[in-house]
Amino acid sequence: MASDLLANLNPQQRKAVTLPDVSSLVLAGAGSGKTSVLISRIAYLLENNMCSPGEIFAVTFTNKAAKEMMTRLQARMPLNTRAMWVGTFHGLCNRLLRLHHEAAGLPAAFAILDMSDQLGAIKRIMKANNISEEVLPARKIQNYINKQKEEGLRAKDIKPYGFGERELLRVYEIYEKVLVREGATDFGELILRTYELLKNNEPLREHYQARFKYILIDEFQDTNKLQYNLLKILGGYGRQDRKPNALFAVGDDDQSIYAFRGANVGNMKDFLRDFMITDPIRLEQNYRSQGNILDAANYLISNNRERLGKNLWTEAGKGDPIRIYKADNENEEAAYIVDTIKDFVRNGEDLRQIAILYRSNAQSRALETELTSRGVKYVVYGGLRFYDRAEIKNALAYLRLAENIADDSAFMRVVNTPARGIGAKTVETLLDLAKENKISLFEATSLLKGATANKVRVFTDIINDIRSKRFSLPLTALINYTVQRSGLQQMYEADENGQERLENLQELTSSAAAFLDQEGFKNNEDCENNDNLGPLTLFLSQATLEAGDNQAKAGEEAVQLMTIHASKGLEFNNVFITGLENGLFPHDKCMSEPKELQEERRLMYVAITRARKKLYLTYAAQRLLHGMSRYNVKSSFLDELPNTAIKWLSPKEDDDGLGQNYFNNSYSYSSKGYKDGREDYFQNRDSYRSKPVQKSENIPSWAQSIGFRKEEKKQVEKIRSQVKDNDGFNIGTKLSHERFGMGTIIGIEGQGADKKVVVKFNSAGTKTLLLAIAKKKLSII
DNA sequence: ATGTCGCTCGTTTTT
DNA sequence: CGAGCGACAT
Repeated sequence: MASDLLANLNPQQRKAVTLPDVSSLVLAGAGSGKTSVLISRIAYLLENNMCSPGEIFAVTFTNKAAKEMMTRLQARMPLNTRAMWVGTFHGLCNRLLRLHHEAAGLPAAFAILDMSDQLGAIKRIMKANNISEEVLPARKIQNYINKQKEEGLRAKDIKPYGFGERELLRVYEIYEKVLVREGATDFGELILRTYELLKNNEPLREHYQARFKYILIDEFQDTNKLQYNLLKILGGYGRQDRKPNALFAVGDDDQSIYAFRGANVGNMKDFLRDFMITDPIRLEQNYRSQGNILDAANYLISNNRERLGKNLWTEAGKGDPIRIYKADNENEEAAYIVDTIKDFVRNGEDLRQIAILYRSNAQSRALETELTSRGVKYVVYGGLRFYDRAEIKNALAYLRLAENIADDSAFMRVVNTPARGIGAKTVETLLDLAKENKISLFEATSLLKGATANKVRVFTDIINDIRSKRFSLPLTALINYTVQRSGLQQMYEADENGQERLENLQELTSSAAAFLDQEGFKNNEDCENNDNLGPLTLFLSQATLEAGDNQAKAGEEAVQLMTIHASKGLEFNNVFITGLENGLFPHDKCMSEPKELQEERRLMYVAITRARKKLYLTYAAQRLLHGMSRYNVKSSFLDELPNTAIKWLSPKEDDDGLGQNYFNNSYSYSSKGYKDGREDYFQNRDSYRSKPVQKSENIPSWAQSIGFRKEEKKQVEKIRSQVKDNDGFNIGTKLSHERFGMGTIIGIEGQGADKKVVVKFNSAGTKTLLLAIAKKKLSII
């Protein structure tokens, strides 16, 4: 059977899978069969009795990856899934902390704050301590706290630089205390607590070091410092008295695109050094993309420095060239893409095999508009996730509070939802009482007096009621009861737009049922298989840790739209990478720092390597962004692709004006082969050319021709103020109309007695008014 | 307590 | 341009 397992592997893959009991790094290029290797490795360990399932600890980056791993393993062999620890860092840390909550200093039912809960908690702290949001935005503090935790630093470990950081640190300190009092954790806290638990608790450390003989890490380039330290401690790194565990790290430094949220590519080099690994295994044979696509990816990424080094190759042919298309604007870019998609469809291609990728979410709009109007089905990944929906969070907040009355985040969320007459004033009193007496908001309610106390009692009665039923009712019934008893049901029934929310709440019950089934619960007492945790506790933490997938609806045939970040790990026959313009991709904010530019380049590398067969790169000379039209120069990444692999589909050789040649001397259409690049596309479709380019009227051309930013906006305002006429009605003038209310002038037509103003009213829509007539009904504000 | 107005800001994001 | 939020009015 072992030979069976290895039959389909290439020599490098086989080497990785069959490694003995040692630590190793597998540099797995895009499309090199990384997931298969990881799964085969586990199967190999088990089939050769190198360890039991209970001795495996496998970390992935997303829940999706963890699930896929389990599914594929189970398809291969019968498994005790519960014994094997497979999951995300956060999921596994949560599991460990629940098991040892006492040792970790947490209540059994500790809450997990998601990002918005965390932000809310910080805002609450700021208010209580008179820290103005204007001086120190809550988001900044949140960022700061999370960064520190990712580095493994508690407030007490930090020596602040200057006043600014001292203030940040002060909030961090209070935040730590508040979380302890609330019996709550956050995402960073799950990891940090686990790390500290193992570090400070010798028996536990010994136990887990002895237990997890094989530690496997997927997407190792995405780990942060704290996570790496956790892996080291779990693996018994640095111990002289016994052999350390085997860490099997799989990753690709060229696909590290999450530095902005703490991922530290440096971990890969540190890992080689720390574990004295001299020969990382390179998986360089690519089974996904055609030659030209791979050539382009290799050529582009070779511009990055400090790579561990790797060159993808394929046995497949060169395939189609990568096509580059320049559009006049974002609408035409979309039109070109949809045209091409229609061609694919005519040739029988599956819509699911077509992906449109972009750097930032805002870019999907123009694409969606075009796809809709031309009747092409599409799915956008990365919208609002299930557990992020307000109605779901509300229902869960009731349950959270029932489970842990100290959970102030949950309290704040639902104390007046649905509205029951508990306003800002009451909440403020409660916050004061809670702060004074160092108790939770829920406990503080007992200190209220008079009519307010009675109003609040309605709420606390609900919570107590749900709380009293949380062990006796099965989870699904408990959720239904909560939705009823809380008044959420009635609230959404009364709301004419509440239908969908009610359906989502129904769905919450179904998802709980599915969850129980998946976890193997038969009834509430049936906890032995689940580390003795109750279903509600498990369900609530999974709700936060798996905010819900953004997958396309199963079976639905649709073009796939997503950011490049979201596309990591996926593959498609046909890929469009859009918005290849300097400022957009690479993004403005990443162009000055070489480090950030390199991350942008890796992002481009990820995007390119998503494609199996056909790859289209598009950009628009003009793009409407933030309601402002701006001219763009094509992305410098386009200059980093090998001529042999690309084909320019440029409709015209010299239509750039100020654009390309002026700003980018390395650019030349002819050298990129415009002539042979003219495909039949342009013979049939000059219509795009004839479409008038919509220029933004109010901006001087000099300002349009360069990236149009805030500083320039001010100058434009100045110039405009010099040329406006003196009757006071100009573009931008705010006015009020007797009948139509408030509005802003967005256009001027005619002059003198014929002068008309186009006014966009705040509620009455846009109207064109003849000034001579309308004047008496108008007043300038 | 709730709704409306107007200002600001605008990469990527999983857990 | 448009989401989100805080200030202000009803």
